[in-house]
Amino acid sequence: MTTHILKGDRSASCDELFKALSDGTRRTLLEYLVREGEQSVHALTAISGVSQPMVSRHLGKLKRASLVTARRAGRETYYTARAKGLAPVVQWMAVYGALWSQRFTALEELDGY
Amino acid sequence: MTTHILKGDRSASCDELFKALSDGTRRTLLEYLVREGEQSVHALTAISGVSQPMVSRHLGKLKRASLVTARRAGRETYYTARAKGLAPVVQWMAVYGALWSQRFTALEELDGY
DNA sequence: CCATTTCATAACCATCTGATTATGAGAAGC
DNA sequence: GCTTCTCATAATCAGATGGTTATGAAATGG
Repeated sequence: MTTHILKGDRSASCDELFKALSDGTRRTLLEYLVREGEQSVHALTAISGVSQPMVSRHLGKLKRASLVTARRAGRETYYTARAKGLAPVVQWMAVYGALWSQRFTALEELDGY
Repeated sequence: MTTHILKGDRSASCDELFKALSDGTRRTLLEYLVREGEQSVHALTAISGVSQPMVSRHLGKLKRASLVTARRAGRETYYTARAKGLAPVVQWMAVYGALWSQRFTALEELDGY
C-alpha cells in the first residue's frame, strides 16, 4: 500500500503546482526569485508589471504551492524560492516524460542555457 | 543577441504547455496515452469521467500544445502522446530547477517509481 | 505624534475555462 | 437507404481567475 501511489497523493500537489506555474506573471516572479534570491514584495512589484496587490496574491498562490517561502522582517516581507517545491512536477516529468521517450534526453540539448 | 533568449521564445510555448498540463482531466488523458499508446476518442471518453465533447476539447488543447497528435481513420480519430512536446517545460525545469538547487536531486529520490 | 512606507485584504469587474446538452457531419453495417 | 456509431462543434452556464482601485494594519522615521 506504500508504493504505487501515482494518483491521489501526487496529483493534488501536481495540480496546484502546474496551476501555479501556468501563469506568466507568476513564473516571472519565481524566475526572478531564483536568479536574484530573496526579495521584498516591493522589489517584486517593481519588476512584475502588475499592481502590488496582484503581486501579493500571486505570491500567495506560489506559497500555497510550496514554491516560495515568506519571511516577515519589520514592515517588509521577503520571499524566497523553495527548491524542493518543484519535486512533484519533476517526478511527474520523470514518470511520464521518461517512460514515454528517452530519459530526459532533452536536457542534453540545453547547451545555450 | 542570439543567446540569452530566456524570454520571448520559450515563454510562449511554456505558457501553453503549463496551461495544458494544469488540468487534471487533461493529465489523466495524457497519462493514459503515454501508458497505453494510441487511443480513440471513444476509448479516452470511457476512462476520462467526462463527456465526449469535453474529451474532444481537452484533446484539442493538448494538440495545440503539441503534446499529442491526431490520426483520422474512418470514423475514429486516434490520438498519440508526442514525446518532444514536453521539451520546453523540461528546459524550463532545467534552467530554473537546476540553477536554483542541486541539479535535479529530486530525481534520485524517485525510488518507488 | 504624525506622516510615510510596506504589505495584505476587500470589493468589484471582465474574461477565461470546464462542464453540460444538443446538433450535425461522416463512416460503417445491416 | 436507413440506422448506428464516432467525433467535432455550437450554445449555454456556473465558477474560477487575473486584473484593478480602495482600504486598513503595522512598522519606520522625522
